[in-house]
Amino acid sequence: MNKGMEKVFVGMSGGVDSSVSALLLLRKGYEVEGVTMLLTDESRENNSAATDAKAVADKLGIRLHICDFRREFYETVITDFAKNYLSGRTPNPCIVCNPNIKFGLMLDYALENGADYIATGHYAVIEHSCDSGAYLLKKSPVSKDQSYFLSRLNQSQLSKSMFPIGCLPKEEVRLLAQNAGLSVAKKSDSQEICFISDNDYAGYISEKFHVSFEKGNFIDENGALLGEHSGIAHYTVGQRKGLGGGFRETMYVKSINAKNNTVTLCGSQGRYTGELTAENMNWISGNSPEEDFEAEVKVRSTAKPARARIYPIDSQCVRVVFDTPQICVSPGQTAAIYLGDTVLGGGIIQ
RNA sequence: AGGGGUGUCGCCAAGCGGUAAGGCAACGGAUUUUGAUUCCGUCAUCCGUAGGUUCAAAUCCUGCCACCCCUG
Repeated sequence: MNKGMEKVFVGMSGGVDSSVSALLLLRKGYEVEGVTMLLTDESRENNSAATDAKAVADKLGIRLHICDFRREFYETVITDFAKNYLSGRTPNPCIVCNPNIKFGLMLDYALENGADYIATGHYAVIEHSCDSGAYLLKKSPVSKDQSYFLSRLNQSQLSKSMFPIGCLPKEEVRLLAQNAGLSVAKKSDSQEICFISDNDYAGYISEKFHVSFEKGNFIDENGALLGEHSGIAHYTVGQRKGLGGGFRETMYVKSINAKNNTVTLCGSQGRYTGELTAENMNWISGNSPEEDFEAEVKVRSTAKPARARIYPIDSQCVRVVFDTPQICVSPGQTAAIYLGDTVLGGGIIQ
């Protein structure tokens, strides 16, 4: 065994991205082991994840660790998820999972078991800045960029992490998998919430937390009654589908008031918001800004970064004023702040 | 009771003699490592009902039914 060889634990979900990440690290000469996390009892994560990951690990000839984080995942990610929906907000479980589970528990586990780094199949780039000594999180140059989901990581997490496929186009990743004879080469991309198999998140919350949703009123911006809603947890700001219809124009959710159990609806023009407040900010550099500055802000993972001015209120909180109003800004989602390609950090939209 | 009005898909609504627009909803699919958004596709053999006129009616005529308004 080469004592100077650096050891990397790769988080292996059983998908193409993490599998190819492991493959590339092996080719670069790292000592590689895989880690598959058990996160829930019944999700499809576990159904195919463990077996697919095992098949890939065997094919690559690496050891696979199985980490049972079900209790912690439930206590952090799922509980937060339910709590948000029940209070009329829209949670973003991936953003919670990354710093706490993948780059939290899994990183700890890896370091405790002799790893120097962990790696994941995210499309993003980590750079080490020689002059400042800081680790920079940057956008992936490819369209799959997932830096948004990583905007709550910190220096110590980034310093121990690698994204081997961060700059590769998806097609190339699949090709690499295929050429290496990996069975998951053509496995479809994961989407939707990993712990809810049928995408019925409201039903999931209702069942898991033994709550029944209280019906309430749809109202317009003047407070006039428009109809009945089936419980605030079913809605998210900007939502169009599932409102029951019968309106003269397309209606969208403008806001959700948990206290009154009302959902306010608006027409298509009412969806734009000129500014927002983000709390619980994570600044990747570890230093929060003192003065206001120009930047770009992503209000959701699939949004184009929008030009805005950032006004720090305190180290945990900023006001973001957009150059042009943004559509469907939803409380509970993350606002990720970018300066060029660099992710400065992210906070939770209020 | 008398006078007026209206009845077209779950909702809104065009059509005014030539063989059922459109919008909303719903459903299906694409996109998306969150929720949404967006995109594409499907969606009334039939126009309150029963007759009549016509080569041809949702569209004209008649009866009936329902709802709305006004007057007493």
